[in-house]
Amino acid sequence: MCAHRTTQEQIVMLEDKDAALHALRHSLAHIMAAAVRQLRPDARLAFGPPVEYGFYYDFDFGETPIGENDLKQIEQGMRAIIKKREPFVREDKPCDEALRYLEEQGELYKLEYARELIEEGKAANGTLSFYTSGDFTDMCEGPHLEHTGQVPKNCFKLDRISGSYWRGDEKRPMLTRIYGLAFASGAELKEYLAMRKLAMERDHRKLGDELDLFIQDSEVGVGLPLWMPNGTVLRDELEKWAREVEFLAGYQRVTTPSVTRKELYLRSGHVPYYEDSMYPSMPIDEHDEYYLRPMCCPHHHKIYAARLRSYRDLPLRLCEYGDVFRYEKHGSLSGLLRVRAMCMNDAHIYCTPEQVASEFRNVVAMYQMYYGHLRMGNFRVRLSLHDKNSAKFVDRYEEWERSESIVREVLDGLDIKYEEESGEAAFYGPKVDIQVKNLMGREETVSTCQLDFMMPDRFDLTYVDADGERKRPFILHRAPLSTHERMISFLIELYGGAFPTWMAPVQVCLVPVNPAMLDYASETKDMLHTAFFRVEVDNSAESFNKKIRNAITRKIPNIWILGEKEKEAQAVTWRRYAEKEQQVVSRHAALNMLTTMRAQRLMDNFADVALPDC
RNA sequence: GCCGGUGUAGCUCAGAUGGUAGAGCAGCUGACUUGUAAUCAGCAGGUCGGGGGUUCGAUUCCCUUCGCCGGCUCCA
Repeated sequence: MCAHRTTQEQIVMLEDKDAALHALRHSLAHIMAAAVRQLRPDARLAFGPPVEYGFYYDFDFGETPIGENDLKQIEQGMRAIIKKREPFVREDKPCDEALRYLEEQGELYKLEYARELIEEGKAANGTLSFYTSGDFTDMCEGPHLEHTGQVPKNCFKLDRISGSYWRGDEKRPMLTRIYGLAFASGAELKEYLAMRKLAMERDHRKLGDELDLFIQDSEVGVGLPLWMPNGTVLRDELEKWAREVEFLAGYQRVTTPSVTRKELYLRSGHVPYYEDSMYPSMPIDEHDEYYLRPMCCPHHHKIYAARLRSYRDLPLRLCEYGDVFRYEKHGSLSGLLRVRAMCMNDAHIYCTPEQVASEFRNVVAMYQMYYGHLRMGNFRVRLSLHDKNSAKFVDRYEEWERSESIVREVLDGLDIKYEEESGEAAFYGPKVDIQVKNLMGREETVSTCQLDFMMPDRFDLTYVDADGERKRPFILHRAPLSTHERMISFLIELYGGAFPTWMAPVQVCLVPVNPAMLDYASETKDMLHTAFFRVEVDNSAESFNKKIRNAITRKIPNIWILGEKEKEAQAVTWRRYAEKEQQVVSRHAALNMLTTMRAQRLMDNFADVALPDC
């Protein structure tokens, strides 16, 4: 009875291109499940939704898992089903019949889900929908194509196999997930595959190795990167920038240690709330235990608490690029993106309740300045809230509600677009997170700003107000430049390893046209070096062409070519990495230009940025 | 931590149904002295990730362990 209506709905929806793609991917997931069933009749079905670049389906293969070698055969099975032009027939089964059917089929996962849908009253008209194509039936809300023959030629490809927990819960069974790529046409699939291949060239792990930025060594330990001289330049430049920005914004720098007694973390609540993410404790002097710190906050709170604070001292802004250590799960580590030792652009702002909103605004403005300058345009803002059903969060319901509404109001007041997500907060308070996707499409939090209502109590932080009363300050935790590790991993990929002059490990490469020019080159080098520029002369025995090629391969932002003409005119021929067009500039002017570029932190790694006039 | 894949010279890769391995680039040496993306020649480089087992013999088969890759979980 409903098949008719559904077909009409589908036709309406198919007019929308996105909906059509959605239906295509949905149908391919169904077709894949059918093909998998032909190969492995015992496979149990779990979820199989469309996703950003295609679809996946989760299966339970019991004792005999499948591997990537099986994908070809499954793909062949799918093609055969597509060739048969099997119609997708919808049937709405009454709930009790649906449950009985799933139980008979032994579809335990689907059965669990069906029960849940019914309990939550999501079974429309007391029925659950099933789709059948050929001899394969699946409980599914649709919509699907009209028949399998509507799948465009070569529009899909089975991509990879991975594991996934049933309902995303690590305590429940591990299923096998098969990912497929699917697009509206074969051409679009090809385009995506080409794009993905190109993107791999910018992978920060690959570039990090090629450009000598960082290494990892299994004897040192996983997730513990070693920064090479070139990578350390990037860190230093970001830190230098942060120091200037923070100085102007009224922050004060502090320095605190990386290890600390357990007592501190009992007070802060890191033990037990955060203990799973910490390196195990070290026994010291028989009765004492120390931890590597996972965060700097408790140390900063102690600095606040060490002196009597007046309302006149607030807001007090303490900052530190601090090393922190977190015991991330082995399998989640990835290049610089997820590590176990990291250095964070940390700061804590202690302020009165009246100051919270304006301090929050200032922090957000700082983010916007950094992101705008670095041209990190592709992010979303997430308001991360607690989840009262989770034990991960401190159990103080009213304060959660209150602080969450403060943050929400600030964001609304700033007219910032954001998405709320529960269960993403810090254990001690709500956060505003800046979420960025890397080349591989993996989304991570880069920057975060948190409102803390709990630590002031735990650390008994107070200030004396104008009325002589002791009151609780609020705390903002913020890290706009993230950790060096994560920020630099994103920047490497965003810039394809080509950094602006102010950050670049080697800022200028001097290429003499012939050995007779070595003197002029070395004199020029001294001039730049004395002015604190990172400069190299290529005095190798290579050909001129090879020297140019080498400098370009290393993505050095500026090549200065020195020949007879240049020496005669006391000039250089300036070739930028970002732009082929080159210019002849007097050596004196060139130095001034470089100095300006450094001072302004010019983003000359982009072709639309011109060299300054000097 | 869990699931799947993978591991050959510094890097990118080739190769042998079990008889101890090659190429390009990089490195070193020499020649060439160069005006905008690879000059030529020679040399040197690997207990084929580690350990154990089967075998006359293993890098190749089996077990185990470590690293790496993609996911899941988790998070800056």
